[in-house]
Amino acid sequence: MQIDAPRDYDQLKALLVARRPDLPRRLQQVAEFAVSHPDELAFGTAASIAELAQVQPSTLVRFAKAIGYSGFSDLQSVFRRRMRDRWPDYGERLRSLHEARPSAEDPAKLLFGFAEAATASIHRMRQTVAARDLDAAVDILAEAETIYLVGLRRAFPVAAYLAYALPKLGIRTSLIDNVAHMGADQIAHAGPQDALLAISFSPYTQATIDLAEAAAQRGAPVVALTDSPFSPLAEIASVWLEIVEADFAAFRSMAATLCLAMTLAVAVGERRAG
Amino acid sequence: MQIDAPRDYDQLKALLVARRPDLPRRLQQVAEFAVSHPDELAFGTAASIAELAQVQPSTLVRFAKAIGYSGFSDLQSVFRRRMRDRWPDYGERLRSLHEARPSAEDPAKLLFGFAEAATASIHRMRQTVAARDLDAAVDILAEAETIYLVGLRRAFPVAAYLAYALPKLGIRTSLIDNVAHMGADQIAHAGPQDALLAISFSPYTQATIDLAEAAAQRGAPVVALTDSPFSPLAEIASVWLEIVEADFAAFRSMAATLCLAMTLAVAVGERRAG
DNA sequence: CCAAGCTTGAAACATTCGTTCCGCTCGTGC
DNA sequence: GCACGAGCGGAACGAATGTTTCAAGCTTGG
Repeated sequence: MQIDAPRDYDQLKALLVARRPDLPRRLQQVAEFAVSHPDELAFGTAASIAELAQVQPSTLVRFAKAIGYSGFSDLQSVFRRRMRDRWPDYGERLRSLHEARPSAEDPAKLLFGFAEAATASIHRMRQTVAARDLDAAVDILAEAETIYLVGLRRAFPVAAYLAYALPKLGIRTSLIDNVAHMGADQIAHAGPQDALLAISFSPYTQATIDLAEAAAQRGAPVVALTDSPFSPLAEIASVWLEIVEADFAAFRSMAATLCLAMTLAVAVGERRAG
Repeated sequence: MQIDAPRDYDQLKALLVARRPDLPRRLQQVAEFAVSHPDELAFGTAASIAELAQVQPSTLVRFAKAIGYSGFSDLQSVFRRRMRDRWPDYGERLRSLHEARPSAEDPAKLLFGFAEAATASIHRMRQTVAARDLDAAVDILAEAETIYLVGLRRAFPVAAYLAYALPKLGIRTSLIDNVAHMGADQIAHAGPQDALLAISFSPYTQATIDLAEAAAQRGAPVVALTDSPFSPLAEIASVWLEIVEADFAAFRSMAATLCLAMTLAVAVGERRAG
């Protein structure tokens, strides 16, 4: 029996799903509960876990011994270690990101840094984007005949992505890519029945602001994705959503902005369909 | 005293650093230990924590009461809640993502889903991208005179981003955007002294593959970002990196791919400088 | 149909935990 | 220099925990 009893959660989980069919009924019940509620196993007491899993506390001890541990506490330590080994929270991670020397010669470390920056950005976005503003933005875009997309320089990939995704959802879209410096002409037909989605981050590209202003003066409602209440786009826009991306090695993440862009696309598509 | 006692960890942490100077010596000691070892506070018993912090268990109770809690257990619940509120692990999140009905009418839920997909993608990438392949890719790109970028349809935003970032690092870059269907001409001058970075995911865009093949036949080394060993790009490429993005609501994340693109850009820039 | 063996539930047990209380120590002000 | 009070450590208490035990229930093989 001593040969079993892994100290690592993933191994334990594999062992559980492998041996569950051979176990008695109540012990199967515990195994199921353990893999689907590992957090409870880590925090709860034997009594509380037993109640949630609808077994007796003694069954937990039997279960632990059946799979090779010395007792329930021994088993629980594996679940606790799993929580301990989880990543530190986002405040700490952001801090360590800025303290880290971004000159890492090892590309793998760079990858790690960018991954951290992206994850942190997404996490922050989820807490700062207000559901009401998001709803308002979707309202405007869902009623538009044509959605004009403006995003230049760093913001261009986001606009380009939307120009790919929106038509797939049956939404008439026009990407203002300013090719051959024809942005003003590309947007000339936008009117109150349309909408403009403008994307720009500090340092704001003047051309984006000019195009957004032109559209607004023609009566087209403007939805803006930008990074500050003081952004020139925020003044122009009917609705604006704040996205602050974390940076690493002097390059800002784009993960949160893209998430938001995808959300807008799908939400608009569904609101039109529904 | 009852007015204090925040239930939220961040508030508690702020309270601790604010009130620490006014506290007695041993209580300061506990406060320091608490903010620097919050995991221990969550999991440990009063005895084990006391030993690590080099105080008596009774001091912990005094400490908890001094800052407004009913006792040590009450204080500890805040630290435990902090761990509980951390995100569940990625396996669970991916599963729940697929089980979730993506028809959520609430845009906030869509945003949540896309955020999950992006985070999971990034996490998976970090485990699957091999440091050796990454190094090899950087080697090839760092030696190139000009880096040609090919990415169409869904992959175009990534190529467009690199066309923005690489020149900022002093790297000669040429974006093959296939404007006016002139992709073949845009790439005509690529040779062994250059390199091609090709990006394509299932369903693979034929034009991307054709362009990559043309460049390879001209002797240009090809680095590919793609999603499977069976991708046609993998055959053509000198080095290829595997990126599997999670999808949500029928749309795939791009977060991991962009992280990798940023990494390549900065790593190439540094290898050239160093 | 019966008996052996395993599974299960509940209670009793020992241990460990958090808490409280008491007395000593140190610093401060009269 | 003395008295007072806060701070602190250690022991004792009661509560809650994990564990063990035991008998009843069930399944299985003869």
